[in-house]
Amino acid sequence: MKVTRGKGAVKKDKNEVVKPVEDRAAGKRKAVLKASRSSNKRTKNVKSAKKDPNKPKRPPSAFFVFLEEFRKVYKQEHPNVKAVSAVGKAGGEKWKSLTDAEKAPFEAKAAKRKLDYEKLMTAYNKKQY
DNA sequence: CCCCTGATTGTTATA
DNA sequence: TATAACAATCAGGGG
Repeated sequence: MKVTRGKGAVKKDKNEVVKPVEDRAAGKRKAVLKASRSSNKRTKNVKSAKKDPNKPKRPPSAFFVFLEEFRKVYKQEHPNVKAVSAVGKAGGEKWKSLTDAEKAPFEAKAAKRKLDYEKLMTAYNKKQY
């Protein structure tokens, strides 16, 4: 049933009932039961290590930075593809095909993101005190 | 209506 | 050091 949120931000009349995926998709993901995933192959049930309340989101890896662009291109060539896994596989394959020089710009961006993350970490650290 | 899962790799963090 | 969890995306299925 494709909920209204479908593409990203189908702003509802009132307020963004369906907040941008960023809030819920990524935000809750970590916040919400990690135990769920324990059922799966990855993620074992780790009761220890309580999650932090304001833990800043981790910066995207070089691969993710590459994926961001790759997804756009992929969708253009494969508008019919509605599987995220398809892009993931294709992206992963392509990623390995890239050379260090080609990955360099992506890594550079990832590195920059990391710097920003460290800044957030400082604020987080201060808050946690 | 809201949340989870799938698939990729990388990076970060914790034990 | 090693393991675990999560980062984005999109659509669909489950509750």
